[in-house]
Amino acid sequence: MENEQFEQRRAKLDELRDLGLNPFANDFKPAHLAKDLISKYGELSQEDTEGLADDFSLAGRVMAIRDFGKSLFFHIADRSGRIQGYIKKDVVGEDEHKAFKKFVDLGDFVGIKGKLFKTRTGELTLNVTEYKFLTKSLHPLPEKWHGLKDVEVRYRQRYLDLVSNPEIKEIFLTRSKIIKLIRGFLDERDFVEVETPILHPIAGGAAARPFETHHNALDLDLVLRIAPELYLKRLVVGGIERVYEIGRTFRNEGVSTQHNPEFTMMELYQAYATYEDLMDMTEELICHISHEIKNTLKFEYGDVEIDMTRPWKRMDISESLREELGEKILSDDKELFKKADSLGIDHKGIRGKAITEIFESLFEEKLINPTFVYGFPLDISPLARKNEENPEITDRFELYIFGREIANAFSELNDPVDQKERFENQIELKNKGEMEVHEMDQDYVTALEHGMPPTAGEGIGIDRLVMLFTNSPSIREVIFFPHLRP
RNA sequence: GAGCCGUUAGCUCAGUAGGUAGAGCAACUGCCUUUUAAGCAGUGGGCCGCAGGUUCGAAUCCUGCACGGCUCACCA
Repeated sequence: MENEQFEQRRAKLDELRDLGLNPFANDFKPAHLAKDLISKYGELSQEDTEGLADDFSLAGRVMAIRDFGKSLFFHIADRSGRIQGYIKKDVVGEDEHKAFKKFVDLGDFVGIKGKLFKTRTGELTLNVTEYKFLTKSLHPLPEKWHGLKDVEVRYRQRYLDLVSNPEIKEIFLTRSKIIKLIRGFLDERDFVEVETPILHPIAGGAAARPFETHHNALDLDLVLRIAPELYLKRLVVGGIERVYEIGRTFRNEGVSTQHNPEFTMMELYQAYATYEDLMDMTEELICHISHEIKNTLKFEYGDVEIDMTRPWKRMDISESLREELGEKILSDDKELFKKADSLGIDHKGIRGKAITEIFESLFEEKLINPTFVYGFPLDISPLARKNEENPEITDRFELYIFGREIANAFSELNDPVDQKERFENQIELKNKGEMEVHEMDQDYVTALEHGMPPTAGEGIGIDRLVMLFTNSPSIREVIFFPHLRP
């Protein structure tokens, strides 16, 4: 498999060992970071740098080398950024100079010590007095100018992507920051972060096909969770009145720019709150993130501007359909299903499904700025509280941004008798041919029978949120190792 | 799962009247003590994704397969 360059590096590694030098030494402690030195001393003049100490030390991966015979320049990258180093024969000595030229390749890790100075071109540079081989890289780095482009290699060998494409690293740092902001926001509001099981006996909390697995010792079929919902609400029953979980969720469905079989969801539950309270809190949370990440509420996603200025638009499904299609669409089932058929919707005679999907096909992609859609039909919302005025709909909303569903929330159904009936109705839908329905979870009903205080809950798709704030066109750009065929 | 597109050196890419491969970077050998996509001279490096087929001859045309991308369907 190995090529010429690999063999050359392999030979250098052996030669280093023969010389008594450890090519994988781990006894160098860098005291400084590239970025810190540049922000601290980058503006000094050449003269000012002369007064600085001579014991700066850094470690990192060699990203560029420019050899001038008796001296050479190189850049190393550490976790903070890049800084230039300078090796001069007169300074490090003839043998060390020669060894650096001979043994240090692009991609290797080195530790360097020395004195800072400004080059003629004004770049802060470490004039190396001592250096140390830290790790030999046996493969060459991707091309320095174009970086790594091959998407397959980028995903399969993400480390190469991170090394050679700094903007990719930024995306993931932003992802981490967003999750930290969410935690901070909720912690401040007295929410408790918890972990609930990923292995479930019943795929509950959503309507989706699960991954199936098996517990050998118990000889028990299990599924990977499709939502943490029912467990989090059991915790509300137990008195954890404000609770959230950020975690991986698994759905056995197609892969696309918007879907990965495992994705990250944040779910929260707040006792004594309604779905309307959660609309307000969602606005606050996402605007908070926008301020922190983007410094503004208006930013570009692709070539479209998104304006997050509050208050966000709220759209009633029935009202919107009535305005667009006339009164009969809701009063006359024949009219409704005819329209659904004409849009190619596979409604299976389920009213709620027809209504929701007609709405989505007509409006979804137009919902660029954040929009709360509410008024979801009862039969497709089996865990949501019935609306007090209109028993056909639930107190539920979905948040759309850039035509994508970002969040789903509702006032929770806490009436155990109603909940049981709803589960039973799901079985009817299944009989109509709907494959993805909520499964009966008697244990959850029992929990409700012990009393869950009035509660509102919400799930937010973290990956999609990160896509939005990092201007990423595909979910694969915000997941380190997206699902690919092995 | 369907349609369209892609797969050539370590990387980024060229390469069709079908005549067994090129550039830049990287590498190797030299020269060069303030460069930054350093420069100059020279050298090496390729089952052209895999397997068949057509042909005197295939990176190039045809078929199948693998992997990837985009669009569509379902969803968050």
